[in-house]
Amino acid sequence: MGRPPCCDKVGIKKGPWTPEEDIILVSYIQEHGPGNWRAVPTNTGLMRCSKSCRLRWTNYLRPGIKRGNFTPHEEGMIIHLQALLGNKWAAIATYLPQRTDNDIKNYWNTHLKKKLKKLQSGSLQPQTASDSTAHYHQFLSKSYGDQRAMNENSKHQSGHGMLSENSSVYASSAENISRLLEGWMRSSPNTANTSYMNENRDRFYRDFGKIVPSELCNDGSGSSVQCYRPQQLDQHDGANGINPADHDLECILSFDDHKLTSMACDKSSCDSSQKGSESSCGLLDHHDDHDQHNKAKIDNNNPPLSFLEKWLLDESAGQVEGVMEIPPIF
DNA sequence: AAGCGCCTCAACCGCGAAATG
DNA sequence: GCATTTCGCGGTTGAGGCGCT
Repeated sequence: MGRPPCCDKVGIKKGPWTPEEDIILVSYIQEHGPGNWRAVPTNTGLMRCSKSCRLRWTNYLRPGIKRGNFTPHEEGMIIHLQALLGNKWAAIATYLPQRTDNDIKNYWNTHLKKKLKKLQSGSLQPQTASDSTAHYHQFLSKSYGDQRAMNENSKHQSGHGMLSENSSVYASSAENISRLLEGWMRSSPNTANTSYMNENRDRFYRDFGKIVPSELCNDGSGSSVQCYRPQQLDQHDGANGINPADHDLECILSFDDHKLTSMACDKSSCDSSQKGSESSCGLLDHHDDHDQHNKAKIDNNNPPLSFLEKWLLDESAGQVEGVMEIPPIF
């Protein structure tokens, strides 16, 4: 290869992104759509390399990203998929569309690997490092066995619950940004003097203002798409008499084929939109069109659920009872 | 209160793949 | 078919937060 790193240029800024930079980037992407990252720094005046811009968008600013604790179900999915696919974080992330590959990778490295290791060291049976399937079987049994306890815990963790009564923990990134922007605009109204930002700030606010958190959610029918919608959640829970803490479990259990496929499609279509022509991200386009578009995509382009998907869905539906069998195909 | 060490996660780096001319 | 450019992925790093002593 031998291609020089894109960030070696003089004057390229590194390190944490500032709110100002975030605004500029989001405004630009809102207008032009993700993609052509090469042009982003030039057109926005950001002193960042294209790669940094893309990363910031995909890992943090992209709408629909769920942040915060991983649910037991997500853990299970990750462990499953990691055992099946290896460290193909991007592939794994397509099954958890609200999570970025970076998040999943981090979570694996910082939490799950340790848990599995702990489990391995605690195991009476000597097992090789490659014998991960046995470990994740054990782990999953343990995880799902602990799930109720975890849900129970989440009741008591104000601010750390997993879509429980304090679901704002899972505020969408758009929500994060709007909130962040509000604070920033209040505190430093004159700092945003970048020409591009000045041009686009109004538009940004106008369009972002449209994106109330609930609109980033799907239909709210116990969805696996968990985002910031406290009112809806309250109503929903209240109406059905569901314990808020159990709502998480409810959400997990309500995984269905269409949703997972759609979710995977959502992400891939979002990603594919980076190639240019069509922008199908919720932030950038009309949600209904987006849904229909995805549906059409599913109908027309996607093969039926892959074996892996079906298997995972079966697992989620059945909530993993004890030891799970890995399909021999893998 | 200060110092220390551990943990987390946003961001960076380098490489390969895909796209383009 | 080849060279170059751009994108995306996976591994790694390091700043900052947090808990413990």
